[in-house]
Amino acid sequence: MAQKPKTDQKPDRREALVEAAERRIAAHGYGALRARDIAIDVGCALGAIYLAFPDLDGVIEAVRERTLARLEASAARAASLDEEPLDALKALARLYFGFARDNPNLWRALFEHRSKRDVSADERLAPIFALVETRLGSLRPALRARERKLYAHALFGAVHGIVALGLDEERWGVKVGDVVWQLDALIDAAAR
Amino acid sequence: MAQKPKTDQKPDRREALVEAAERRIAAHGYGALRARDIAIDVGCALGAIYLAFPDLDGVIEAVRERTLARLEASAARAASLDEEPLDALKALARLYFGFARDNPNLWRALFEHRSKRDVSADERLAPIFALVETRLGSLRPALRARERKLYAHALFGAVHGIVALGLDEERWGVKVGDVVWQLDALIDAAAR
DNA sequence: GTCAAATAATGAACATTGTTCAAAAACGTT
DNA sequence: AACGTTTTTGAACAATGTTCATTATTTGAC
Repeated sequence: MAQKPKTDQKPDRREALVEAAERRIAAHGYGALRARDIAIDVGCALGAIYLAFPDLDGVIEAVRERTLARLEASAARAASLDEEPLDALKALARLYFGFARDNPNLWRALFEHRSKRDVSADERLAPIFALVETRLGSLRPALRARERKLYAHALFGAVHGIVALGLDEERWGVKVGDVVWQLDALIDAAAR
Repeated sequence: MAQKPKTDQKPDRREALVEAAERRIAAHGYGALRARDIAIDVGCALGAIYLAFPDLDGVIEAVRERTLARLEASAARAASLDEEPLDALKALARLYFGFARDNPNLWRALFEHRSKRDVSADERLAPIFALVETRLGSLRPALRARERKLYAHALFGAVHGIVALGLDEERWGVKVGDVVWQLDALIDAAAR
């Protein structure tokens, strides 16, 4: 009778665990993630987590990877819309801030969480750096390759810092427009 | 015989605990701070910590306060050395980076640690913002008060971001000079 | 000086976690 | 059906923050 009573087509443990973890992190922050909770969410035994991942940090890393992929995809999309490099850079910055605002807890998990074995932020962000570098190249063709790389890096870091501070202040009632103003001012200054 | 065998003049529990915590955080990061460890360091019972502080986070907050005070004092000193506002801003940025490099774990405890009841980073950093704002005011007298405040905030955030990224990369072998170059480039751009 | 009340300190016990692993269940092959 | 293999389970363990009944110390009055 019952041919293949698989509840879903792919009960893929790994993925289900990451999704549960992502939901919980998005809702309550990575600091509140509990192994027992995601086991219950997924409907498996506590120990099953450790068959799919080396430890809880491993699950968080997977969530970060997923968040990073979404951020990268959005960034690529945002950068492609504007022909004008200056506008593209501003759009990228706004998107970065918008992403952080829309996903504050996932954003923090991505940038603030530290695990034993995580790789350098530099590598993870290389694709986004590249977007910035390209636009910066069109904007200031005189820059040599090395300077362009450093400058792009600086610009990214600067935007990141403004967004990080802006995120914290959100709780305190600072207007969104202020952060956007700051980002625009920064990019205008950098482009000059 | 023994008149007053006080080991020290002020065995002040609170202070001793904060100092022990600071040493341990500086050495191994706030994530590795253990209540039992600082109790042993100080030579008191585990429960004694909870007579002096509401919880472990309270101890970390005290360490952060201390770190912030040191950072502020250094910043005030660095800013006062240069008459030229542009140089003063650059000196401030370098000092900020230098502080982070010299005290990476305390710096991270200051900016990355989140406790239940910590206040906005904005308030804590107000004195440093003021330093930046003043120099920016001399550099660009045309700015109105509100814009000057926002611009100073943006500049601080930008420096913060570059330093935060630079700190992580240290582990990976990026040169210190690169970060300083980035900071100078940013400030030159902002001053223009 | 003595003693009782107040205050401070102790550390065993508890609750919450991440992690492990012996046992059980599920699965596949003949 | 029976055997071996693989997967899953969840009880047990260890680490750790926090509490609180008990013990020690200080204080103040006489």
